[in-house]
Amino acid sequence: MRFSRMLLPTLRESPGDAEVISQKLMLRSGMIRKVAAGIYTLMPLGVRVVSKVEAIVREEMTMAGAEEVAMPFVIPAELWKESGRWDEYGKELLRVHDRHGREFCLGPTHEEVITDLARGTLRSYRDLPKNLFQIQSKFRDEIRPRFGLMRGREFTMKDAYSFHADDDSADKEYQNMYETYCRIFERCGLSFRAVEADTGAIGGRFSHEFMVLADTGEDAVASCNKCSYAANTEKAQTKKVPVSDETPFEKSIERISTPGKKSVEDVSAFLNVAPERLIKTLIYETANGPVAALVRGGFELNEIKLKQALDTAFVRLADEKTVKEVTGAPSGFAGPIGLKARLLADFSVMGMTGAVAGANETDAHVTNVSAQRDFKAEYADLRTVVEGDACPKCDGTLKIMRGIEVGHIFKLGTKYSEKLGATFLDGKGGEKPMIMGCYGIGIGRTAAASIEQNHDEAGIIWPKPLAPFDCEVVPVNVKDETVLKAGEAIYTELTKAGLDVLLDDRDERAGVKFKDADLIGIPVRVAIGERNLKDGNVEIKDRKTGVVSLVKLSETTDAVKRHFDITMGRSD
RNA sequence: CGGGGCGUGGCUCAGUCUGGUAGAGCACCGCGUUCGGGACGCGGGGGCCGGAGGUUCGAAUCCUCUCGCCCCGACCA
Repeated sequence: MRFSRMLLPTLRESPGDAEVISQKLMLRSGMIRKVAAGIYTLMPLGVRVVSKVEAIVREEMTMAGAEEVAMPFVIPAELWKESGRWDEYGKELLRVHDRHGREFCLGPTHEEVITDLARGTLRSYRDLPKNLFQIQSKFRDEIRPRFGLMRGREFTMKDAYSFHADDDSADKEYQNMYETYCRIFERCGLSFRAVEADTGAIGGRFSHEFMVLADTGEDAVASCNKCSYAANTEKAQTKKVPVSDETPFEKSIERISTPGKKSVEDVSAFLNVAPERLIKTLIYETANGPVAALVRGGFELNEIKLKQALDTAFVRLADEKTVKEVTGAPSGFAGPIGLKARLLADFSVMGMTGAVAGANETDAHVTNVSAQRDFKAEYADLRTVVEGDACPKCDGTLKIMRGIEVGHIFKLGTKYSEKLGATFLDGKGGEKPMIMGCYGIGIGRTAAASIEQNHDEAGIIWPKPLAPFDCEVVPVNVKDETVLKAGEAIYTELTKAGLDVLLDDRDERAGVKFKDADLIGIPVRVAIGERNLKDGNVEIKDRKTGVVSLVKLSETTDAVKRHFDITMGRSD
């Protein structure tokens, strides 16, 4: 491809609203343009990269035994009402009406449509298992779209769904997809981790997220420094600290005045006690009325865990009014003792003695509280793990890293097949719901994650498998006939050799071309300049290492090819 | 949805407080010089100052409403 013919508007500065590196570099390198909040046009260079990711995904999915389908983007409301998600999914689901007033939604995910297909086409255990995937646009009306392709409202996703006659088969496919995902992200040249995850709105029984490790990631991942345990902090657990049941705590509860001291920091500073000696009491509204959740000072309550402990779909921090009703005091003075609400407490509270808690009275706390002696709570794992917590699986400790979720696999079970009546006849003529799995990959997000991981001051450094071109040929001065001719010749030869080549044939100064080349991040650059050409040489530069070498003009193609042979394994 | 901020040539921004009829740098067009790391000179083109209403002799500037975008929070594969 010739640079002069491409729509490749590189920017010297990035638009002011760009936040993260990948977004800035995608904008600057002419890959994307914003159309509306969270909605982008992919320009030619962007299409090239995304196509590379898609090709890898398509290839690996097919090799893993899945088949490609294409489902509609506009979905009738009936299907979503059947699954119950029309009411559950919330505002993220963009609902529209057609000219007859019929209700539709823009598909944010396709369990309903695929399950509808399955119930219409799969009848017998002999038809199973099946794994069907598509690569398609999704729409989720995110509250706050941001970071360019990383968290858009419209985005491209590969989603696959599998159907099985029994758990064993479903588990095997889950494992198969797990391995396939590892191969996909390895081939994309990404440094990633598979972690245990919460299933969220998709539902299901267990799931893994594939996290690309990057400081700008929106998710936090806890991983053990000794064993293979790794989990999203939404879900990550730690060991229970055993309660020492030796000497019973003797001191009796004392009420102390703490005017205006509400937060853990305030109270601990005011009373001069460590935050770890405080019991934090949070009042939540839930589907089944208000609940008090206790956690040790310094820890953070995890709402996802709270939801699970309560087995409810809805929890929300109570507003001031509710807090007053429940505790009899303004927020900041809630405590477990004498509270007339269901009490849940994190394991970190279980062994606390001589602790400080709210007195359920304005401007007052109580001290010398003993968890075992002074109140009765249901204990559960309710807090978010922190750096240095004990690994739940071995004697190692957890460290916290940031990650970008690029893939997510779920074992769904029969949630959708039961609701939509996707059943099959087993060998004995009995009717059973199919067991399902669901496997997603964010295509654009994967490309963005790759940039987060591979860039420097000058621009993007594409790993070879995702690069929009393999090689860029730069005739330094196109007004010099010999230089231009040599450039054209090399371009033709490399193309014939099977490489995807970009020829920068623009009449621009060398500096401009080099800056653009670095920004765009094509792995290998061949520069042809007057001086080197006089000696029969051209210059080859590796974008990643920055290593520059001079080779004979006649050996250019071999030299470039060698560049690929050495490093272009399946894993790079 | 709550709090804050911003909308001025394609991009980055100044001008707004203290109303007087629109600027800079980059980008673009022409000519010349230059030509291996975002050149220079000269000459040009391009802006209903997000939109609507109001105040005023006069509004980018003041007031009201509205739309869009961004940040923090709540929320979320």
